[in-house]
Amino acid sequence: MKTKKYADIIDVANHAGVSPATVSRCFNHPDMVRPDTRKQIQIAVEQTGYIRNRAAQAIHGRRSGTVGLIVPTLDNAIFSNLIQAFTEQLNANGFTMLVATHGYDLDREYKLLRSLLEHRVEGIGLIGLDHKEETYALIERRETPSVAMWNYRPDTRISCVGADNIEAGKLIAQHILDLGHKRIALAFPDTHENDRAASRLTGVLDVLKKADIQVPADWRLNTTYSIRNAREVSVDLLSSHDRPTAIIAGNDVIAQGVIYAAQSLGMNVPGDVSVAGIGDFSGSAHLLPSLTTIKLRSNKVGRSAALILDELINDRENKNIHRLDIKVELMMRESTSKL
Amino acid sequence: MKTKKYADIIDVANHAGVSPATVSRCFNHPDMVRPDTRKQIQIAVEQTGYIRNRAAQAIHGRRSGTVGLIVPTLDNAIFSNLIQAFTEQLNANGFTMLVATHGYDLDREYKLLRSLLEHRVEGIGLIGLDHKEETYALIERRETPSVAMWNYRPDTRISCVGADNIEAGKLIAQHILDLGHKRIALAFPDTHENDRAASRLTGVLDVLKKADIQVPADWRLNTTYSIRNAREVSVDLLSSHDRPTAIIAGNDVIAQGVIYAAQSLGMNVPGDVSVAGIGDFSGSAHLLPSLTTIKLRSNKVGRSAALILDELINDRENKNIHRLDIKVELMMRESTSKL
DNA sequence: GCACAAAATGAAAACGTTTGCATTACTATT
DNA sequence: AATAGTAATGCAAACGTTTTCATTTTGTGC
Repeated sequence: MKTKKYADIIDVANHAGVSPATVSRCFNHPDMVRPDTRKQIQIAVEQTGYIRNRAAQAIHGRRSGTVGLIVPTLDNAIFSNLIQAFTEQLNANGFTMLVATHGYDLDREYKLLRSLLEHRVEGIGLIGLDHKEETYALIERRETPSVAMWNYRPDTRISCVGADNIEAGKLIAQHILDLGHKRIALAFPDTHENDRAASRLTGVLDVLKKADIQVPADWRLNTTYSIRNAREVSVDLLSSHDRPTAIIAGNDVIAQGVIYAAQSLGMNVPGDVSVAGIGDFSGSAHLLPSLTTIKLRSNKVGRSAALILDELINDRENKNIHRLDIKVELMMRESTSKL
Repeated sequence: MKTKKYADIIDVANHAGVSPATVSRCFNHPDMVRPDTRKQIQIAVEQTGYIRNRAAQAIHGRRSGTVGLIVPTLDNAIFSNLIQAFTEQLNANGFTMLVATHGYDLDREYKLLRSLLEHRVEGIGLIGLDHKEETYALIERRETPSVAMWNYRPDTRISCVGADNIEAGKLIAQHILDLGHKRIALAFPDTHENDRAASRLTGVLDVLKKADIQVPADWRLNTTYSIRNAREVSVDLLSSHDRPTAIIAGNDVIAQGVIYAAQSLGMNVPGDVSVAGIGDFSGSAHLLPSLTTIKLRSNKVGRSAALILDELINDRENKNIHRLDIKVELMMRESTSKL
């Protein structure tokens, strides 16, 4: 006696009194099978509890129906919007997401890429443009449709959609300068293996330098992407008598931490110190004071990236690299003011 | 001429001068092949750029190496900790995550479950205990190792690990009572198809009822999980002259919105109104005022859930249902005070 | 009814692995 | 040097589908 665990396509075929080929067609090309046959098969499927095996169909070079997504972390407000938008759009296009996180470790990213390719994902989504040579090489060798999200640059090796983070940095720095600030501190995360943060910092420093403004070494705070750490590292700076009149943060979470640090010291934002972020996270508009920041439209980035990937997958002949620059925008709110 | 696209196991075998069987063993049971043969194969793999095909191995009933995770949304601070912890632990155990989101739509959840099963995931992670009968039935029929995260109950149909949300509700309500409050308002999300929120609300109402405290209908605010919405809906309540002395929020994000509403009206928290949350999100301890809330230890939930799932997968004979109650804990902080 | 085209179905090969069994190559023991 | 025992390898079947090609069924116009 056979001790098979679950129904396969043959069981369904027998049940419905047709051949396996017909059952297969019923799933993949329904218009090729007569409506009443289809109904028979449908009944057989329900009776047997059949669930088709994607692995077995993927083996024929057919679509695996999955797309891989590799992100630094899920732990954070930073990417959640982006990921959600990306996932939703891809779901809408019939894909399932295979997600992996590397914790800002690019060696691990490469391994994850390999693992996703083993699963024969049809496309890959990545965050940022900083990747190992091996990573790029593997993508190119396998000609895997890929899109890098978050960062735009005109000269990338793979398709990208995102904001120009240098521009974002420039924009917020210029805003602070326009308000008349000269004593400016920065609160940024580690920029190692994090090109988004690096680009922003570059943009900021670029503008400040052009305006002949120096940022002393001890005014360049280093923090993780957490309210807690950002708050901790800025308390010292703010309680010093020789303190800045404005602080530019690497993102909105950091900015929020800085604001709390100031407020906990009894300072008024923006009266005593202006604080600006980058990102315009959900909620940033409704903080107290509402946060001046740079809007990055991560929803749009995620959605567009998914659409581009879908296109790349469905037209594999076309090897064009798509690049989409999602414009950044200054959101002037209450946390910054004239000097 | 063959126009094959990528190297398969046979190409590697030829390259290395061995049989495909040996190559296969080299991947799956390395100790069964001689070290020098292994080296030859290793070289051949690199030269041919071979990446093995999980689909083809999954077909043999072997491990697919994937685990499915179905969550309501990724868009939110609520689950990000949990998901990150769950993902990390499973990665550590050699699995890749297949993630899908249903946007709080349980019909869609069922469809996603089917789709994940088509991919032959070895286990399933779900959020909460509210699921369609079909969903439970399918899991049981296929005997798919599954674990529900976030909510603990002693009588569940599948394994679960999480907090007792009723207890969480009770705890925070009791705290508010202990502080002497009698005029208490609630700010909760829609509890439809959301058993976490429903349980919390149940716990809160239970304790209030026992203390003979009524919550007028217009003091039961309904809001989404967003700072913005929470802030909007609470402004009216707080600006009324007949206002509560304390507000219990369904989670920390909502609480934050309520606090901002109060502060934007010039009120002091907790001086004029006490505000409490549930969840103890990262950052909640560092808000201003720091938020009194119920700690749910989502990291631990995620990690434990992953471990349980791993166990369930590796010992499929054992059909026990694991249930883990992660104790909740009151975090008394600055946002609440004696009446 | 008949011839013919078109539509629906079936038979069997193929996909890229793994694995049970058979075979060959080593190692150690006498 | 022969033998037994073990370790390493190869052969071929199997896994659950899809797909090509051939065959049968259905429908159409006379």
